[in-house]
Amino acid sequence: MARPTPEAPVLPLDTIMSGDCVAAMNALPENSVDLIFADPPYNLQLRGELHRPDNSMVDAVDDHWDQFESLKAYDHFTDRWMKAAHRVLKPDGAIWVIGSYHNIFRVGASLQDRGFWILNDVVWRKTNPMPNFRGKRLTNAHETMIWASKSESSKYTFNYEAMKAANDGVQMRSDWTFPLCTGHERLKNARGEKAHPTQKPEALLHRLLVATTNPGDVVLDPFFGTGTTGAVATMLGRHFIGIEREEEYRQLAAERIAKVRPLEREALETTTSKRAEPRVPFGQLVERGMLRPGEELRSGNGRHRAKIRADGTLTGDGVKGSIHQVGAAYEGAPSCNGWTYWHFRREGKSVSIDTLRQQIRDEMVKMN
Amino acid sequence: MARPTPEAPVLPLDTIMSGDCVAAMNALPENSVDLIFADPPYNLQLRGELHRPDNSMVDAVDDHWDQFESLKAYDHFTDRWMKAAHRVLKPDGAIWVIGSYHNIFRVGASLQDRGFWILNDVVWRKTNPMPNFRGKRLTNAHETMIWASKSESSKYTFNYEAMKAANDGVQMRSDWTFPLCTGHERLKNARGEKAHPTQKPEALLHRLLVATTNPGDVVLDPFFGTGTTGAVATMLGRHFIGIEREEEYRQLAAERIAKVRPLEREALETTTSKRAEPRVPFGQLVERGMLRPGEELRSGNGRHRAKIRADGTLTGDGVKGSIHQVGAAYEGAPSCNGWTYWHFRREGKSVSIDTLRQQIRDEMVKMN
DNA sequence: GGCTCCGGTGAATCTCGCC
DNA sequence: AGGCGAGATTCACCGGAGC
Repeated sequence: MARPTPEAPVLPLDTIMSGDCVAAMNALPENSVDLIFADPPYNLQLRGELHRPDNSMVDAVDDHWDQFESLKAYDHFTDRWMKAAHRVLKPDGAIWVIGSYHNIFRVGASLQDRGFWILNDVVWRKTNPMPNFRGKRLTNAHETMIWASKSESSKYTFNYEAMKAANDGVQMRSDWTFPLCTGHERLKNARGEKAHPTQKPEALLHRLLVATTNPGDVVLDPFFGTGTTGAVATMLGRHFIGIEREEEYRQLAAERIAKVRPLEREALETTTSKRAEPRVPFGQLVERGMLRPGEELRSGNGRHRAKIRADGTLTGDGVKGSIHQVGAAYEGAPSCNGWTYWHFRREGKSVSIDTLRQQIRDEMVKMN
Repeated sequence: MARPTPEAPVLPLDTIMSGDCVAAMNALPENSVDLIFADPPYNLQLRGELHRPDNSMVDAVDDHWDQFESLKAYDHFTDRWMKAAHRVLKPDGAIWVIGSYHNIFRVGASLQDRGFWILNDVVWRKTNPMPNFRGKRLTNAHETMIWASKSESSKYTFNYEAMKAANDGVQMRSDWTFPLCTGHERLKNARGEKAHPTQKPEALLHRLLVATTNPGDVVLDPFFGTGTTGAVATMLGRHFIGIEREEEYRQLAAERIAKVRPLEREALETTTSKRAEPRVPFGQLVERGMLRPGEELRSGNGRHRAKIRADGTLTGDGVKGSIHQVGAAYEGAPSCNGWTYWHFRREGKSVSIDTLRQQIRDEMVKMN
């Protein structure tokens, strides 16, 4: 762990803070966590979960149910924790919030109003939802998660290749199918009852954290409950900070997380995207003699050709410029990836120049 | 049609009103329509051009009607049309609104603020969404629909048994899977281009109207576009009132609806009986238009025939029920596999309906 | 006629780092 | 902070052409 400095104050990593989540978040340094996962109370009628701005409890349910008063109270509650969450998040950080139709529209609107930039809404499709017993509506078989960056310009983390690989080689969609948390995964309290009414499945957090964090990142969960976020973060080599008001939940979560064995470093490595690999200038291929100045390149479709010049640019048909510029000019396209566009001949075969770039990158890896 | 009285003023049934939807709705009598389906502008806020990896350009939704100065301006627009919608809706009426993450949270919050009572949020899962071409986010593969009654105490319409029957004997869930509107269903304008950038699939409206209206009900669509709501309502024996500002859309919608052949009365009756529980929803074949309500099926031996109803059940010779029940009744057998028993005609040939089920299963496999 | 191949396209808030 | 240039990036389906 780095020594505390004014620039990098100590974070209570891998611990569970007690008390109100707003106060706890405000006790953390600003711009300090990479990701927030928030599973706030859904049910507008669970008034015990709600607090007024002055932190007093909202009155208990009485005979006269005023839904507008309750919506207002819920909005206040949302504004308070979301403001604190915004403050503690790094500029390039992101937030996930999960909810149902009771609260998610208010949460989503608040996120936008506060300047968060929505990246996706993701639907958790439950394979085994609770049926609608009265037969008066559709079976409520999903919940909604909103993924948003701190601002429109945030450079948020998204492990595209990892998600694509996990989805059999095609892009991961915005609908995720998982069963509810049941069986042995479902935590029991000392009385043998289910410990928490809305414990989320670890599979959900697993995908979410692999998608939008990197190993070593700090994940904050202001409504920690029985600590699913902490358990999965620990397993995946991410740090967590939990906040939970209820002593019983904190206790259960701590015991649960203590049993988690982190995955080995090797298992945590995800498919690297090409974007993350070091840049190799085309000129280096010429400098190293992998390609000769004067040698001719052809487009993959065989329709165009160009000559390599000593400075690593191409020329042909009156066009000069980088491998990308000449390719784009030939194709009349706004842009072109010259690395995959151009080919050269070796031993009678047509080979993409990208294979030469890959050779250089492999050498660079070996040197580390 | 009933004679106009002070209690039941004349409604412009089965017509398309022109002009601004707020003014048009305010010109209608209050408390007069059974259902509203609203597909308002999404306020996409697209920035620049987007190209596919093959350098072709994506045809963006950059129409003037989707441009708003700010979130505040969009909220103002939403408040205005929603207030007018609330007024024109019967006390026991309901509303559907469809949107994406750009606007749906604001729409949902506005619905709640105005006293609408959310019954479900429904996810339209697209089997064939547009990919995320830059690999920067999850593929945006769904849209969200909110179903809400006018007030908490509204006695809204929900054809539970029809939905259950269409879902092959188990409760209909809140996630609906349909392809985008493409191919011949997609309307073209006089110039041969797609007539409207956001035409919704008829299958979506089919399920929605069967679920939450009865034959003879009045369905209002304040953002009529090319009239999918009117076409499906007409086919299903519901009245529609459309409102559309653009002359070209009104013209195309009118031509489209004029071609619709309403289903026979018998095909429209919704199921009230319980059914056995088979595995793959026959109703989906109807919703998707693979089989047409009113179309005749014949038994493989050619001795029996039955007609398809809009909710995915069959009727004939005084028998009503699932494909299995009707087959069993005809054969005097205790049970019958309707999937292999029933056949339909395509291009002069007799084809088992099981081939259609297989098509859907193939899609489902591909989606997981 | 049937099959394969190929081009087109869909409500999309769709790059990043250096100078 | 804005401009510039490198270079990374797509899935399911429909329909027409061609064989």
